[in-house]
Amino acid sequence: MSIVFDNVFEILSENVIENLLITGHKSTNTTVFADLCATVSRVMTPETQHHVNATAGQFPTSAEKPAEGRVTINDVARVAKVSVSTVSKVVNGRYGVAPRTITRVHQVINELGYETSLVASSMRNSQTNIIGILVAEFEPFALELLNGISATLRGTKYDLMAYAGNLSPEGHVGWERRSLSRLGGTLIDGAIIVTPTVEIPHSSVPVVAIDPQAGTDMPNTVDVDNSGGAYTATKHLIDLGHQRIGHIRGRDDLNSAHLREEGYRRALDEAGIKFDEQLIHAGDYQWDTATQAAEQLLALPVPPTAIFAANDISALAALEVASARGLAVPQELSIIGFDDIPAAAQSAPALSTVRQPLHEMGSHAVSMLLALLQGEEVTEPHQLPAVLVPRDTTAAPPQS
Amino acid sequence: MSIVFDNVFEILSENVIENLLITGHKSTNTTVFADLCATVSRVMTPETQHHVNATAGQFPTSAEKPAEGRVTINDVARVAKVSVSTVSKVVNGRYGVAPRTITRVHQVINELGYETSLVASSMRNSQTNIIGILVAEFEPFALELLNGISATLRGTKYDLMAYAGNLSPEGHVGWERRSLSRLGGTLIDGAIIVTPTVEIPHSSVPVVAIDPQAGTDMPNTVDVDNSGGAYTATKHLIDLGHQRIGHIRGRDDLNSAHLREEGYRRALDEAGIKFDEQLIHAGDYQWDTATQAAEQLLALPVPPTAIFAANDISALAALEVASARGLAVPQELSIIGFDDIPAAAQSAPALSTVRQPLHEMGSHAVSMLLALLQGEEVTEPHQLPAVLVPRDTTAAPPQS
DNA sequence: CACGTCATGTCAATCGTTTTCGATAACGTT
DNA sequence: AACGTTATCGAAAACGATTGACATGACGTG
Repeated sequence: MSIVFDNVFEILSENVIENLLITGHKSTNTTVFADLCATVSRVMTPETQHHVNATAGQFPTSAEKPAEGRVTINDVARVAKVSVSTVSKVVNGRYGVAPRTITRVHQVINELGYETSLVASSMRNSQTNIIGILVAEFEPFALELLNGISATLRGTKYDLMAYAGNLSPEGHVGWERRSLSRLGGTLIDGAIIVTPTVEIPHSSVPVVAIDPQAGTDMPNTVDVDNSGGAYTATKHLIDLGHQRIGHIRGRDDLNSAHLREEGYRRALDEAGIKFDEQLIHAGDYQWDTATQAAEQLLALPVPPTAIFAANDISALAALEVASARGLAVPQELSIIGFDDIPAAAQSAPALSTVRQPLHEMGSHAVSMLLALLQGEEVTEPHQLPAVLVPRDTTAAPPQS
Repeated sequence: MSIVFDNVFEILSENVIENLLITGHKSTNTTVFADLCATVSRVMTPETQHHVNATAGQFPTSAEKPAEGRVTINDVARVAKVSVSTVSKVVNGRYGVAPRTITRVHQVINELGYETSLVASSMRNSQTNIIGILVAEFEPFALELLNGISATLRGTKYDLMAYAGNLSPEGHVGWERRSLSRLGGTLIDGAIIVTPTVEIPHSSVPVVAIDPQAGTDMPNTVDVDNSGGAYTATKHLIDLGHQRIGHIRGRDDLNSAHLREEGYRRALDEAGIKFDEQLIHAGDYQWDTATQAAEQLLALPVPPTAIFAANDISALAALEVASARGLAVPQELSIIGFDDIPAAAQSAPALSTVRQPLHEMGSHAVSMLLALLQGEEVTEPHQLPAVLVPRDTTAAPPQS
């Protein structure tokens, strides 16, 4: 009996049903239930619910303990007068529950505001329904990826856990490996790593890499077609009539830089333009280095009529150099970048570039990971095309 | 059998024999061997077998399924010949374990590569050690916050889970409420909400808000001193000698916009400059509206000599309007913004502004939440000062 | 010698959920 | 009437870690 009184739900339902029966209410189960629900809902308004919980628990001083006592599957079972197994079956849509019972349980679930505890079910199924995303740092590049990933994850059963590896005090080498070993197997079911610079360690969970910069042979990767994008950009300049096209390189230790240079050379090759070593200058995707490169390029005895910069930052730097030198863009010099960062659209003149479909890349990475999590094999890396975004910094070369 | 013995023996023999001896097993060699074999076979259950193999590094045959079978506390206990309770005590540094046992258990833990399952312990302690951050969308503003939050969280026991609420198909009203109810109490121990536009619902977990835009009376918030920052910006212009200072407002439904206008007015007041209604134009923090506002401002019979825009986007828009009108900045018109977004530093000329210390704000939010999680009371909202970043768009007004 | 103390470890219950397996009753079939 | 079939539901065992209560033995003390 004491157990009965331990719980308010029990008291309520017992009494209600008892009363109904005693008063000659020979009704079906559903009717009894309707009355029960009415009673319960009258008592279980948000204000009183709190009070009830607090009273049932240990702490009458409820000020500091705002919400002890989640509604568990047991509470639902008790109120609905079924076993927890049945409730679980209803929640998970398993076979073998009478329609009438299903609706009743659903009603109680709504009434009580029950939500399944991810922790408990994670433990039972030994999977957490969380996927992790590892970035070196939260920077603009990662931003749209996050949006894409987050949007694609919505509607699945998975949640997103974000890690920035670079900020660790131990320095930022091999953050991928460290984070992955800490998380894998205990906290996340799978991981997406953004711009890893080292080979991904094989971990205990599926991993897909976005824009990997190390070995080209990883199986599960998503990236933009760097070479093709560079080709597109260069081709765009060639189509406009340019013959002398300079290039500002990217960071030498990153794969993407090499691929972009390769695409640039391929476009020149294909157009039968002979390659001039002088027209390529080193850069590192950063503003200052690109500024120097642009200056050297424009100081050439026969300067290029167009510049393909390996990324937008470099292109914007080149743009500034040109305007400092009094060169009219695009009339006297065409400039095209790579990435389509937000600032590209707002420069004056607006920068022509090729766009990395970051949102889609994030989305694809999720799809790939989801497939992996279901045991499917993903064989080939996924490459998305870079699309040309012609704006105001590219035009036909000056007639000379 | 011999192969099994060879491999496993190297790993386990020391411990096992030591254990057998310690536990007073005064048996003959053969008996020791029998016991050893028994222990080994117990250890070599399907779950653990794989890991042992991996540790031995001899059998790449099963390399494709690395994830099966985590090492649990039971495995450790079995190998170390103690109970799971003892292992738990060792892991958590509880009192009551003999030094010798401690080292032994630690040795086994390293041997087996055991890591405690956050899921299981979360369930027992009914806390997950995960804090959630809710943003409407991953945008530049949230970026530095994320970095600050992530950096501060590192070194604590907490992990970061990120949610973008805005991308939901149901439209983006009240995402804060929905997300919070779904997560609170089941998945996260506390939450940080970025730029909530509605009153935060009291949830089952502690919540702190960054840059709240609704009611000003929320207890746990972190934001920049909007009013003070606007005051600083305006004062900067006044100190330079400006008397006729225009203002482009922010989004009318956001608190920050009003506070910034208030700071602007306060600075004028204090300097004894009479307030001119014509000099304030509506904006909404966006480019297009700000462009219109700037145009109207500059089309005035007596145009302002300086403009304080409620955010950097608006200021940059004003900058473009000015240059389109052939107005030299800062010689003929001074412009100052608010926020110090990355683009502000790269405009030409570089935009003067007041900086929101986003990194610090994120950091403070974490500290506050951590305090809340330990049951401490946080009484007053935390405001961080905005710092003046004078660059190239502000100067003394033209002599006229 | 009986007793208390202390150090060390083990037992068993617990958290909330899922799932297997068996129980029960209703029903149709010979 | 005896039997097999379904349909429906509940009891109980996991999942892995934590913890308070209890067991054991060694030791010192009155």
